[in-house]
Amino acid sequence: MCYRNEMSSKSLPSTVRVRFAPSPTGQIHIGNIRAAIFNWLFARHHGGKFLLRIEDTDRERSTPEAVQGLLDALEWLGLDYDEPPVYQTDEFPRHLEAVETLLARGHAYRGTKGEGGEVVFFRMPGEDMIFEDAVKGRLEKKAKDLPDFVILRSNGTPVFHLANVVDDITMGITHVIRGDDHVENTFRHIALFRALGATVPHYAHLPMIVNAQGKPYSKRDGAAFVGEFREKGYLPEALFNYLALLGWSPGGDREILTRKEMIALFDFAQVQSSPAQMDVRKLDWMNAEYIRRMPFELFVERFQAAMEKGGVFSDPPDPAYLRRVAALMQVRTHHFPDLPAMAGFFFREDFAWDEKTVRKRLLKPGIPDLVRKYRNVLTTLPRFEASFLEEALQATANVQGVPAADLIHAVRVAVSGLGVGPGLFEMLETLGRARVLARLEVALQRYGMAGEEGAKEHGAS
RNA sequence: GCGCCCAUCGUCUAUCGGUCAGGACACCAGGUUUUCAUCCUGGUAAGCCGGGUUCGACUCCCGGUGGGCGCGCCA
Repeated sequence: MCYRNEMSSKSLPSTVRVRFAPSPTGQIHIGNIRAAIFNWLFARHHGGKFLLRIEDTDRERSTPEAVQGLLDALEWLGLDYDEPPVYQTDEFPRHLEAVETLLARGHAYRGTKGEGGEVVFFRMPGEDMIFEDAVKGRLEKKAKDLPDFVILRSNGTPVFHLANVVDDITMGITHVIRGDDHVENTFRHIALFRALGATVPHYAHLPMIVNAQGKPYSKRDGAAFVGEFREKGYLPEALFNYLALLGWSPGGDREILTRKEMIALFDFAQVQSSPAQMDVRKLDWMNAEYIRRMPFELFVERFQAAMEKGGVFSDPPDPAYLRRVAALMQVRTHHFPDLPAMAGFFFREDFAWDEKTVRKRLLKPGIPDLVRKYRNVLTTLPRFEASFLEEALQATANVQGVPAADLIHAVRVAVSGLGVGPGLFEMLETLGRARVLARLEVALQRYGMAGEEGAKEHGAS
């Protein structure tokens, strides 16, 4: 037997029907969600249907929370399905019906195995089998390696293979796209489709996602569940893009693609058949890239949300001020959850002092004095704008014969508590004269007296 | 143990018998930014090993090695 697979064809009829069939027994693993992404991309590419089947027959481990988590994850990633989800437990009668059919046609027989009671076995055709996998190519198996197997347990419930195939028939699935770990099962599934008189679907088995040791990627290797990436502040678009490219190459030298582009380019001919290693650093780069390319208005929204989540605001922020700060932060944001620590000082006076930077930049001979002089100049600066602020600073430093950089760094830490951040002058302009003057005063009070050698212990309290 | 599958820079990959083996991430160096980030330049870095086939192999074949998956009354 041989079943040709035409999944790489560019011109499939618009009757393509694929499904994502997870078991709701916990959080959704990224390997799993990638299978969903590939199914979705394939369906959208061919104008077909992407369906969802929840394989909740494992009553012990399936929970309503897990089902909800699953639906949330799909929504978050924008993996919309075209028909109401099918719950496998609802299909139970059909499974039993199929068993009867197989029994009646002689494709199945009753028997016993091990200690248990009577079960129903499926009778394999007893011949060598071959099928064409869209990513792995021609796969074959000798008849002797394809033994009969149980399809109905002694307690009367169907096993995975039977339920899976029956549901695929019921749902009219034309292409089965799933994880590599199901490759060997495919021979059994094909035999079942045949025995039930159904059309055998096309198959595509996706390579696994592995860790640095080449072992299946798990929680021990870092974030492994969709929910974790979401909590860590990754954008769904970035995770989607990264996962789509893990094992698939859109051709050319493309890395960042819109969904539309991915849909247009998706093809199993370009899917790798060897395992892919998860590289969080590239995901991080991609996430930052998506943040940089994000429309400013959207960034402002997300920025505000992240700051709120970090408990930064004591009062609702002034919209205009918020936007000005956001404009300074967008290009240097890698993860939204980092923002409260990076930009919290823009919104509250009780920001943390990075003592190491304070010692390095502020607690040096003559520097507090210099900061004091600059502060005095600022009180009368005609316009509190970047260019004026810079000119004034240069002048102040020059007069004292000190490198401007020394004063810049000192002022930065004095007004923000940090050693890094946006350009100093635009930062000062954004903060505004009142805040800057007040903060410089506070810093001088706090650290100013420790400006001379031997007085450092006063500083870091 | 048996069976099936896989193998290009550290990582993701391009290549589909003839390329200086290309790109991206990461890393290193330089420039811009007086910080960080961004941005721009440049650089280091790969065909698992051994046989064939061929005028010519990363590409095809065989063997080896390494790795993965499967072999449930789990899914």
